[in-house]
Amino acid sequence: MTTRVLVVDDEPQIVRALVINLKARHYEVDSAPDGRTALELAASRHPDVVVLDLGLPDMDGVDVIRGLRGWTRVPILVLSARHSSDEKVQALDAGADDYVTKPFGMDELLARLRAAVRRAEPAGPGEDDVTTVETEAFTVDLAAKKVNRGGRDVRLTPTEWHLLEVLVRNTGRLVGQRQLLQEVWGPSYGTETNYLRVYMAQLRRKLETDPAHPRHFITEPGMGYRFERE
Amino acid sequence: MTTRVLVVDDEPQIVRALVINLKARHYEVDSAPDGRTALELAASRHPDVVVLDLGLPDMDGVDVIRGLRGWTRVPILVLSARHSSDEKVQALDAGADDYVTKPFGMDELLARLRAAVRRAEPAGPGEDDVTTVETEAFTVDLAAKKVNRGGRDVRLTPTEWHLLEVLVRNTGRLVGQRQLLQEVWGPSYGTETNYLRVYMAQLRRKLETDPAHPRHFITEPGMGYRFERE
DNA sequence: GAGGTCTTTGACGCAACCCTGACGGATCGG
DNA sequence: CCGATCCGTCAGGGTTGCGTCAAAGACCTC
Repeated sequence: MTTRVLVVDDEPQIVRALVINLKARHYEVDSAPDGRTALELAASRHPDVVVLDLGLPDMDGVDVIRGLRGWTRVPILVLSARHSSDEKVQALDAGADDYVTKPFGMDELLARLRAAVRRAEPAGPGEDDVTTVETEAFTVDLAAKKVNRGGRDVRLTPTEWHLLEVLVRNTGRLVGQRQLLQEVWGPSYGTETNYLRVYMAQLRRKLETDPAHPRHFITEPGMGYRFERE
Repeated sequence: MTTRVLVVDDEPQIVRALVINLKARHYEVDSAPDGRTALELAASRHPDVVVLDLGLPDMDGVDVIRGLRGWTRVPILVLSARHSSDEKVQALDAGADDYVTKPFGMDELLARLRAAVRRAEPAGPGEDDVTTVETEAFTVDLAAKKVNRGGRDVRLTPTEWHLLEVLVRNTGRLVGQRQLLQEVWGPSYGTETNYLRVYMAQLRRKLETDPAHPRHFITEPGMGYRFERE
């Protein structure tokens, strides 16, 4: 998953320099030339970090910070031509995370950007719940790559785990055999359905209470497989 | 509850100026004149933010950052006389949160400090600084960089320690071999899995009760390794 | 420059894993 | 009723990956 950056500046050459450097490092980049657009884009695109120039044509930069802080904690990295200590204090106290004065070194800016993103990384309270899935027979922890059954850890081989991962991520949905094969074995494997039969059997044997009558790893004849929580 | 700051600098007048200003704003302040003392104080006093001068007499400032990041996510605000962009990048990538060059304005520094503290405020309840991890066979003290086994300190080489640190930080979770290699040996080492085999063997020989049947350093064939406490 | 420690590298035996093919059961349609 | 198709099961063989040991290379200290 790549990081999305929103660049806000009214000077095209600055924007261009930033966009080029960021894209070269595999960031996804949006840009806005003024405060209004910036706030709209931030709301619609949900960037992982905002690089904000304070000298905007339509509104005060500090108000942009306040506007963002009203609803999001996305890291804000402020750019400014002003060296005035007062302005820095205002921006930081309004909720900015960092403040860089122009002209800036690209290496430094990128390093500060990495720092800001890194810091915010594990701030996903909405995603912690998705990491573990429970059934009455076993528990899958996607983050730790662990499967627990009756208090004991179950050993899964890489292929078994990969297969389970794809199924669990699509809980309740049918996953076609072609899709399953390609996600686990690679794009060139579309028809080797016997692989699926073998490995589904392994999963059932290791996880189902009664492997002969599976309750969670459901077979949809001719189409694919489905993982059900209950 | 007041905020606790650890100031690390070898120049007494800087320390004095900071201490005075911080205390006037009702911060609680500790100070250290060198890296060793800084790491000790950080471990014993658990500051909410660290202000760190990079030019210390006893060790490289970046190593102090790494030493802290081995066990805590406390915000680190770096002070430095150097304007070199390279040093900034190194410090930030080592885990620093902000970088201010001397001479600095006190107002700006305080604003950056507030920003750093504010950001760290909603610290995840599960991520409190855990400095020591115990098993029935040995004890790891991440802050002191010490491993104790049966009352005797175990001697670890730098690489062994680094490996252990990464595993312990992810207690219970599986760490992929690629991630392990890149965190310990650097981004360009993604495939030399033989390094892992050799060093995992060393760790097991030094720490496991029965190295042939490891209870804590579990290998997941084809995927990676996992540290389990029990 | 010598001795020691730490890291890197190569070779080997062994276990684990992945693929494969054969067989039997179930379902459906002719 | 019979054939076709699809799925589940099992076991064997080739390959990969892991643990171990030992020795060479790099680095530091004295």
